[in-house]
Amino acid sequence: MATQVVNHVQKPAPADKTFSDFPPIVAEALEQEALTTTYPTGAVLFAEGQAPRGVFIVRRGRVKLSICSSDGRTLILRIADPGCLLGVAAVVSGRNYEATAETQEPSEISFLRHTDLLRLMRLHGEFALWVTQHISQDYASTCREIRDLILSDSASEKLARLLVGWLDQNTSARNPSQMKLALTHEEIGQMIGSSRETVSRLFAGFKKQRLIQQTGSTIVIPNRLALENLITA
Amino acid sequence: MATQVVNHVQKPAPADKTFSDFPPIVAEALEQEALTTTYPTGAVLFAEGQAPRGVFIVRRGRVKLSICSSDGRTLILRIADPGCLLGVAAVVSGRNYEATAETQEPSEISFLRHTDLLRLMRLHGEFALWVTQHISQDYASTCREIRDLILSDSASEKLARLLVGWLDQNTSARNPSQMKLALTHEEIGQMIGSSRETVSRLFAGFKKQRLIQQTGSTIVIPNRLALENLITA
DNA sequence: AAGAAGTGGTGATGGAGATCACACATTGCT
DNA sequence: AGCAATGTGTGATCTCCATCACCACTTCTT
Repeated sequence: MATQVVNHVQKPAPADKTFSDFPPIVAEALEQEALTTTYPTGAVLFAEGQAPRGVFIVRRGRVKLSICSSDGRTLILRIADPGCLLGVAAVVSGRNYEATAETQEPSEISFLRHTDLLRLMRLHGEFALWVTQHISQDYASTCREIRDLILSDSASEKLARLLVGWLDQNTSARNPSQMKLALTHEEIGQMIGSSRETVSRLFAGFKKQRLIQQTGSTIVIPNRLALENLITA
Repeated sequence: MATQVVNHVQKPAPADKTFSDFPPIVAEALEQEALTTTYPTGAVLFAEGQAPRGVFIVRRGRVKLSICSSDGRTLILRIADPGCLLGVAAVVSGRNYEATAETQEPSEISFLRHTDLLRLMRLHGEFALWVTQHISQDYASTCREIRDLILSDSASEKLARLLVGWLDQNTSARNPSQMKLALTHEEIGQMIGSSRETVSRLFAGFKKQRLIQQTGSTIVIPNRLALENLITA
């Protein structure tokens, strides 16, 4: 499905010191110009409203992207995995960062100054195309996010969507119906735009309906279809 | 504010047959490769879920971008003005169109096949950069949309946001506190994620509070600050 | 002129979920 | 251990808005 125009995109990157997981031109450019640093948990790469300094490339770890309302409520846009490019939109359009990026765990992040990014893009169309692909994916995922959030009024539907989405990402390993829950109920609430208590109640309900099983931070979804039925509703 | 990296962006384009309102390289490329057509009101340029055929450039008129939920409810992402580039994310990432584009009035639209777009991007970094700028703006505006919609639960706050936003766009002419209302209540509801009746009631309330005045399709906002106070709430 | 189709006002009702207020569990720190 | 900090479960209440149900008004169509 969905013909891939260029390959090499979004493959979980091995945390080597080179950028060999990217297209040749891109890798070469990045090796020369990018600066790689290790951050602890909770480090803020950039904050909503700041003037753009450059773009960040996640090499290892996970980064939380969120936006904030005036009254302090938070919405988590997504969790960025290795291979993700952060802050491009701000750099390219010259507007301030539209979200806040914060590490969720110790992470290795490469940085590319905004002047360097623009220069490289002008110089190599291939490089520019690569950048555009990344931001296109961000755009698409944001569109899906908006659709899921607004067009499904029941909170249970949103949670079901989130869980199924996670299941797809974690094609990991032998047990495809199992995954680790790395977020708190509070954070899940911030992802689906509802309160912490509602998330608690929803999980309780799901367990009662045998839609999920939970032991510690491990979640098992014995019957994926049942969950998906909640969505069409 | 917000340093503009390249100029020439988003200036309302005069509907000439050339692309002289764009950067030279872009204009030249488009003049050779793009196909310009006139569409009536209600024409669908592309629909959510279709495989990408190419990108559309709005030369004249207005185009509604919307997404749809399974149960038929609609959310209007935004109304695209002349100068806007539509469908880039889909073409570049190779995914299906993530929204539906429909003309709101008779419009003149240029079309560029997806292979041509990619070729031009690879060839000219400057062209690619121009494309990326457009999609970056789309991304930013979508982020703002999502924030406004989710993080303000009261519908009145959302409507106030929408009205103030429109006021900013219509820096038009002598009377900055006045504008034409080109959408129905139904459509406004689809922009702020609420029902038609709620929009009606909100407008009635706003009039009662002297926040807006309305004669025909013309809206006057005598006291912009009062409206903005609804937002922080 | 007379429908027909689209739009706009407004009441009544119900339900989903936010919020407040706790008690309990889990983790980490010294 | 033992205490603090953080995360989780659950009841009671209350508010906002979707929904249903009509009526009025305006364009179009024929």
